Amino acid sequence: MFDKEIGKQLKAIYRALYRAYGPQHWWPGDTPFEVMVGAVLTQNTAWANVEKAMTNLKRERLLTPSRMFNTDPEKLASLIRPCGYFNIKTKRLRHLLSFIHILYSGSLTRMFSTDPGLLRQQLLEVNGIGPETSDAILLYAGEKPFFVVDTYTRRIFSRQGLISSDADYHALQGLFMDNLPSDARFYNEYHALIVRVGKEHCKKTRPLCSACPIRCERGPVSVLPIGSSREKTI
DNA sequence: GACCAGGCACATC
DNA sequence: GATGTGCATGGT
Repeated sequence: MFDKEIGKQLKAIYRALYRAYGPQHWWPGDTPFEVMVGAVLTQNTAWANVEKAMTNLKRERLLTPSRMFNTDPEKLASLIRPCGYFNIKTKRLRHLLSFIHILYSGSLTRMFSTDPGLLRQQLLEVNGIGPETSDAILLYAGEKPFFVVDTYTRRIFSRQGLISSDADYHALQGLFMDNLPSDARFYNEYHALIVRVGKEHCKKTRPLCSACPIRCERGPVSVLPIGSSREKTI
């Protein structure tokens, strides 16, 4: 539900992250299809390992829907091996590819011309595409305004006291989408910044992060202005 | 050697 | 509906 104060806090956190890190230029990928493949391969996996798999796929020139769809599954699995879960991810990629071919004749342009809410429902019906992967595809491949929620988002914003640590995906997504303007470029940058600060400061078992620009251990939205030692609450 | 990383589906209770 | 488990490689 819309809450002006929560909106202000979310914007203050965004500003603090952007001041600290600047633009993140997400998603790392040259084409919408590459972004979609990356979204599946990164499931519960460090991005560095996904890059190794993507390098293999590029070398074999398989980063188009039709070429990947026509590739022997065993070959595909061997190429994506470095990113882990390679058997299950091969199946998930093939489910996604079947979906694209059957419903959209293999055309991502056609796919992303569909009503975004409907497309989201369709993607969620694809086996292996859950809410985060679906929203990552919509936002980063399709430039549709869906906020992407991941483990860092839950960890950081529950530590900030803005949401319960056991809130479900849609409650977390609503925190952002109900209280911030619906803007794909803004959501893009915000999520990328969350991952950036998450990787650097918000480890699973880390309660101490004094250098973190949003300093979750201090509670809700207390940020330091750049170049000042004086604390300012926004 | 343990722990973790930009999830998801499925089994079981 | 809530909780537990399998999937797997590579970096720290």
